[in-house]
Amino acid sequence: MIPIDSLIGSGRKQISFAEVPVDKATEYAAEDADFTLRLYEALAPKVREAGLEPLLLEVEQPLVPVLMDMERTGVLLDVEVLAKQSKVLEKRLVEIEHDIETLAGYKFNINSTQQLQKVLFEDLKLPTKGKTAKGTGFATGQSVLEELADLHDLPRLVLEYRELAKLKGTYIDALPTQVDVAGRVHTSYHQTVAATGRLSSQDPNLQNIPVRTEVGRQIRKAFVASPGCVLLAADYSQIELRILAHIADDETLKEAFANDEDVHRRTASEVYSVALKDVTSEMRAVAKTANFAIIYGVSAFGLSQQTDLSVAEAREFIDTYFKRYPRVKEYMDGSIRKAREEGFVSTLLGRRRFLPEIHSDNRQRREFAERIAINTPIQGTAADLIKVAMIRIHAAMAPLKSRMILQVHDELVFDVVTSEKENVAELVTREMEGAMQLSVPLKVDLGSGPNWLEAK
DNA sequence: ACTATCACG
DNA sequence: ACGTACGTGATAGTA
Repeated sequence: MIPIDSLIGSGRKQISFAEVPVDKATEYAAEDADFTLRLYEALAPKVREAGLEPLLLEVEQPLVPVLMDMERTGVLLDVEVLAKQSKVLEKRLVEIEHDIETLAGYKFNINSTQQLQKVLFEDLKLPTKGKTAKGTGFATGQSVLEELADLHDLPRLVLEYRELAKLKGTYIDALPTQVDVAGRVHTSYHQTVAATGRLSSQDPNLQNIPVRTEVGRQIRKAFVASPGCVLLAADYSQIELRILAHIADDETLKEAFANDEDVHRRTASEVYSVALKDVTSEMRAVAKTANFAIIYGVSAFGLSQQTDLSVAEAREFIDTYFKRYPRVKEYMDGSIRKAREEGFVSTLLGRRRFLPEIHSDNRQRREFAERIAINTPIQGTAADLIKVAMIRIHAAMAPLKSRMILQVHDELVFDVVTSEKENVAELVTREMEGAMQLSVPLKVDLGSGPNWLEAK
């Protein structure tokens, strides 16, 4: 949990002994008085030369006790809710297994991609859609099965089986085994894992609790408030696009946020050259996907895969997008140029990510580095921003009994004593929206309820 | 230990 | 012609 090496960004191996939990480092320091000193002397000049002292001293280090409190507090889990869901899913999984067996003509392990390939591509003679990443076989992932579902019922059943088996195995049955005697689960947050400066969460990961499917969402009902409390969830609205608007200094994008517009609708209106009121839901959906694509570093192929657009149509969409948002294009080119010239890209608070592959002769590697050069300043600035908010919120909440319990990249969740609810809602909104002064307003959406599902 | 898959932002 | 969106972590199967 000592966050120093993420600030250096190179020489990780030499200083990897810095990656020990805080309590272990304390233990080592007690046994070996030289430990902390050697660590400090090796790293301090590097941090200072890189201009990273403010980020270290004002963000990463103050965040440590905040995360400690969140980890120690944990979140109350209603294991009864999960036990009921487990039984329902078990029953449905057995039904699906039976139906799949009937269609295949024999029993097989649906979890085995090898056995599934044999059924799909040898027995049923369905068309293959490409190899897996490592080329060890034919892909059977979600997008492949969705295409095959038009040709046969079995792929659709496998998709349903996969969804339910994932939810049951990773969350519904796993989480109850990880509660403490008080019925609470405690994650570990890591400050030095994600290359962009985001936190990561493990054992258990509480940053990937399902929400996208209806069955998955129900799992959030098991994350409940403590007695006498409610859960309050606060999430940044469109944080990465707002940061893009600020960094790129694009007038159209800034205006959309200044007016609190529906930014995807505005993008569709700009690119398709129609009035806001004439934007169809299809146009808005494409624009929404395109806005994500922009943040990740666009490719026409990638956009075409995620939409109904052909590669040519996707290319035209992107061209038009850059005509309407020229500063966004300039930002992207500038970020890639910076990576080439300086060897790294930076977030608003100066956090660095080194990109040696930006000079690679291998086009695939080089273009990957270019997309990282585009994405990291955006994703990393969002990480900077919420960390600042967390530190200020933690300080402001010190006199209160309510607790910050979860961080999910652009969202904070609080276990709030009922009588403190108005107070906490006000201070959370104020500190999140005021964490940084950008050229666009920051907006936070709040919700509360007896569990995480109803708080969103 | 590695691979494929899929959960989240 | 080529391979293709950014960042993570957990699970099950397989070698």
